[in-house]
Parts: sequence; C-alpha cells; structure tokens
Amino acid sequence: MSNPSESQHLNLEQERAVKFDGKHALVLAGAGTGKTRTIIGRASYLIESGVLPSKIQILTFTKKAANEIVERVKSQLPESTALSLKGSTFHSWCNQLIMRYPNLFGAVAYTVIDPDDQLAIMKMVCGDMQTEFSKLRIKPQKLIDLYSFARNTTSNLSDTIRKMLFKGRADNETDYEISVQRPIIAAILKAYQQKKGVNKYLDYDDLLLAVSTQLKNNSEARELLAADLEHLLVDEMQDTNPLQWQLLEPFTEICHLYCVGDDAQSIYAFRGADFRNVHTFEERVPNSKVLYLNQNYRSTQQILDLSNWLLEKSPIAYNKKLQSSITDGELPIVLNVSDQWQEASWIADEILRDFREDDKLFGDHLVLSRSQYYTKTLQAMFVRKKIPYTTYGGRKFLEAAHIKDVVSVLRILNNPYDEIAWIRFLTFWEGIGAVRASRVLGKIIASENIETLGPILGNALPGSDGEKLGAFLKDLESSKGNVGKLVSKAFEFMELGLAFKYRKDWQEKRKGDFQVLKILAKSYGTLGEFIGEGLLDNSVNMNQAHVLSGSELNPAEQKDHVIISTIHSAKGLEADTCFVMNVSPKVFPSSYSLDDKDAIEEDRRLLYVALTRAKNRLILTRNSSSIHANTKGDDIFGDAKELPTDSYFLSDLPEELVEQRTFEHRFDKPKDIKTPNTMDLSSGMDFS
DNA sequence: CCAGATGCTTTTTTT
DNA sequence: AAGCATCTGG
Repeated sequence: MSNPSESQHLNLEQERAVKFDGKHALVLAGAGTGKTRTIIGRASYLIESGVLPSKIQILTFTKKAANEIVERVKSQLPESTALSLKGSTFHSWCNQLIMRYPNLFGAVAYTVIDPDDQLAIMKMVCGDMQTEFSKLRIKPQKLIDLYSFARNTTSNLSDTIRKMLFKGRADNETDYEISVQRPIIAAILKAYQQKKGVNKYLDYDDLLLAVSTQLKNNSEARELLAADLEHLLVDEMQDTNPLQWQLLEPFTEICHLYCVGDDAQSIYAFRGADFRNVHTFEERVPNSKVLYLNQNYRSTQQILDLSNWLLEKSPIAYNKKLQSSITDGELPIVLNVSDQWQEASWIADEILRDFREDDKLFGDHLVLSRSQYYTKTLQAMFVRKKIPYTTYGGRKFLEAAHIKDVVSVLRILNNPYDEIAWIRFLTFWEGIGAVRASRVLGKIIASENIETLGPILGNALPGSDGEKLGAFLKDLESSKGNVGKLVSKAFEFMELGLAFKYRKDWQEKRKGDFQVLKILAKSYGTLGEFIGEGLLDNSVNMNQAHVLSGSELNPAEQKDHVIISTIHSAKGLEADTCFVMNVSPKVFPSSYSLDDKDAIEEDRRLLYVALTRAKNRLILTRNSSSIHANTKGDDIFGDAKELPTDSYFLSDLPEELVEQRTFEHRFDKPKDIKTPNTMDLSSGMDFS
C-alpha cells in the first residue's frame, strides 16, 4: 500500500475513476480494490490538472485516515506542490469552519465537549429534574444516546424512542408507553440543550448541525464556502448518516462531490448510518455517476472465498464477488479454543514463531476483536511474552482522568462558562466536594470577571485555598497565548494534588503523560484550537502516547509492533497475517442483535470487514466459553436455551473453505499475571 | 459536607 | 474490573 510509485500502478477501472470528468461521482469499491489509492490518485490528479490544493477538501471518519491520505498525496507529487491540501474528519472540518467564521455560525468562545462531558451534563440535568427523571426507567447515558441518534438520523423523538427503547414495535401498548414517556424525555432533553447553550458547549453533533443548518438556510454561507472549495472528496460514504448527508448536500450545488464507499462495509448503523444511501446516490445527486472497482489486490483467493461465502449468505444483495489476483494461498484457519487464555497464548506463540522462524515482522500481524474489552487478556499475554504492540480504539489520551484534571484549567481559561471544567477543577482539591463546588460555581458564573475570582473563591472555600486558586488562575491569564507554558504552569501547580489523587500508579504510569501533554499542546497554535481540535483528533490513544513521546508525536517513527484493533477502528488497515478473535456464537452475530434482522446483517458486514483485512493468512478463533456465550442471550429468548440454527454465521460453514484446528495443549491461566486495564500497558513493552 | 469503604450491577462498536 | 449507590467516620 505504501508503494511510493503507486500512481503508476492504477488499473483501468481505477484510472477511469481517478480521471472522472463529470460533475459528481460515487466510486463503489469492494474491500481491497484500491479505494484509498483511488481517492489519493484523484486528489493528485486534480492537483496535477491545475486545481489549487487549497480548494480540495478530503473528508474521512478518522484523523488517522485523513492524515494518511494527505501524506500519500504529498509524497507522490513534487515537493511542496500539495502543501495546502486539507484532510480532516467531518467533525474537525466543521469545527474549523466554525472557528474561521464565528459570526456566521454564531459560536464564539465555545467549548467542544466529549461524551464524558455530555454524560456529566445530562446527570446534572437529571438531578435538577428529579421528579421527571424518576418517572423514567432510563439511565442518563441512554438519554444521551437517544438525543444523539435522533439528531444524527434527523428524525423525531417519538420515532427514535420507538426504535431505541421499544425495538421498533408498533402496537397499542407501545404507543401508549411512548405517549407517556415522550413528553418527559422531551422536557429533559430540552433542559439539557439549554444547559449546553448557557455553558457555550458544542457536542460532536452540534458541530455538524451548526454548519449544515447554516449551509441549508443561508445563501451567504454557501457563497462563502463556495469561494473556498472546488472539490470535496469523501471517504467511507457508506458510513455517512442523514445528518452528514445534510452537510454534504448543499455542496452538490457549489462544488464537485466525489465519494468512495462500499455498501458491504457499512458498520455504523448505531450512529445512524444507512448503507442504502450509496444505492440511492444517483437519485439524490443530480448529474452524478456511479463507478465500480471490483479487482481485489489485497487478499488471496482463499481468503476472499470465505469472505464471499459470508456475504452470499446474507438476504441483502450486495452484488459483490471479489476476485483476487493471488490464487496460491493457504486456507483460512478456524482455531477452536475453550477459553481466552488458550486463545491469547496461541496467538502470541504464533506471532513469535512467525517472527523467529518465518522472518516476519511484528508489524505484519493485525489482531482484530469486536470489542476493546475482549483484548485485555491478549494484551496481558503480549506483555508477558514481550511482544510489542499498539492498540487502536480505546481510551484516548485526552480522555484519561489525570489529563482531564489539568486540561480543566485550560478549559476554564478558554471558556469561563465551562461548568464541567469548573466542577472538575474545584473538586480536584482536597476538601472540596460536589456540593460546595456547585455552590461556588453559581457565584463564579455570576461574577463574569476573573479579576474578582480570588475573593469569591476565598469567601466560598475554607482556609486560604480559595485565594490561592484565584491567584493561580489570574497568573495563568498572562500566559494565555502560550499553550505549552499553560500546560507546564498548570501541571506545576497541580502536581502534588495529582500525585496524591493517583498515588497508586502515579510514578509508574501517569506522571510521564504530562510531558506528552505538553508536546501535544505545543503542536496547536492557540488555546482554542488545542481545546477543540485536540479532542477531535482521536489519532493518539493512551497506549500510543508513550511511544510517541520520544518521537515528537510522529507515528511514522514507531518501531515494529503488532496492531491490536477493534474491527470498527480497523477499516482501511491490512496486514499479512490477520487474527480475528472470538468469532463465536452470540458474538457473530451478537446476542444483542438476535431479534433485529438489520442488526444481524450489520454484524455480518462487521465480520466481513475483519476477514478482508488479511492479505495472506487469516485465522479466526472460536471460543466456546466466551463471556457473551455464557452470560448473554437468556433474557432475549426467555427460558429457551436453544438458539435458532441460523444464529451463528459459521454454523454451516462448508468444510472446504477453512482448516479447522483445536488448541492442543492445556493452558492454565498463569497466577503471576493480571489482566491489565486499558492504561496498564506501557510496562513490559520493548520498543527500543 | 467530605472522603473512603463496601457491596451491587453491568460490559459493542465511535466522532 | 469499573461504575454506581449507600453507608460510616471525621
């Protein structure tokens, strides 16, 4: 994939797609057919044909994908030709537009909030509205999900409640329940929305909504952006949801829309995406054309045979049968294990064997799992066997508790109305709890003047602590222009408190993160950019941060390592050898999905994405005692222990498609290793 | 009113 | 294993 002369390697289909000269296009491309290569080729081609790189915007779902595409375009064009080419996620792009045109979008000095913050706010609201909230048997997190799903699908609350809380049922009883719950939920969501407004918060959905609403209703906004843009290149089109479509649609009038996608790889329905949107592209976009890529260059035919079989079993017609250019491969392996420790030790040994005897790198291996949680045993095993690895997905660096403590100070400086940040900062200190913090907060918000904070805090807090905090904040004001210095000062002031609060693992793990935070902060020009963009840049997670700290945050310099990833985070990845963990009953499809046909098909596509990551070797593990297999499903089927025969994707797998193996050696869980949590990973890794 | 301890429930996927 | 509600001692 990282072939430097890749522009010379386009096949006829790809070349046709790259040199498309109509108004709008959708490139429907199967897994491994060169989707990324095509979008890269398209950007290069446009620039070579004289389009200004600054007038091309590439949109992807992850920062990682955006960076990769932009870097590869730059590397195949003469030096500095494509410097101003832009690639970002939908969210980060909207955030940049809002920052650039604050008046147009009506958002000045706002703070972008992450899911943790959303939950915290929702909890406050539910606390304020105890009478209403207690009538519902819904948790605050579920209310957040409901709110977000409704907005992402641009549908009304009743429909969303029916879909999410009543599994789409439409009977009298359900109708009645919804008519009772809807007004209560609406009142809480309204209060939540209002609180966001008062605190000048924008959540992830707000970013898209703010921009798309203006584009839709305001011709001035359209003209402004039309002057900036000629070509919009959209990756992973099948994962766009109605809200994102609302954002894209106005651009069909003001510039060229070029989308690539694969209906068989649509795995974001839980976020409102509908793979059918690629089927109706030509109807929705006048003056458009659909192009197809069918030749797979990634995997052996044996791997594709299994993938094709899985897809053919679906009631949905994807009209896709991937054909490989590599025919002499090995059969995929299905390894049967009876617990997670067997599974983990087998995978670890296999990787070590490849490394020692087969001359392969750790980086030739990709381990995929449905959930982040499930990989913990494997991570423990890797630490024990000294296999270097990185995880994709999982807790992000800026979402770790100790980082958030320090960042809360910067957030206060950035937006003095930021209630969550204030509460976090105040309760950080010994002797200040939630109750006192919210009382002080009321006075702070009312004062509006950071100069008087000292006395306010002093009056409200015991001892002289309040005055100290006030003086500290006042002092920070003077360094507001220097983000790196802000981090240093804040850390210095809070270090003792941090060391105490996290005394269990301070020295070993957390302390070092602040060096990384400083480097990260310095890479953003202004405080506002760091607060907003830093959060939206998900490319750095907890585990990678330690590796990156030595190399000034340049992922390209990372040493050889295995990649452990959720399947969702693995789209676009590929590796010589690919392990797909826990392909077990009640996992594929998930027991959560069993009574929902659409969800089952989404799970099928998820497995399909996993299978098609492998180039040469594919190993599926099947764990007969996976957590889900034992604990889930009973409540769905009542007392029945039997699952429907078609409830497991591999249940009627033709013998000739795979090689079945069973774990031979007894393996007991070693007593001396513990399953690490997500942040317990850096020790034992040897990247030197 | 705060902080720490105890016992209970619950685990997908992501910007 | 982590988050939650609840309890207890300061």
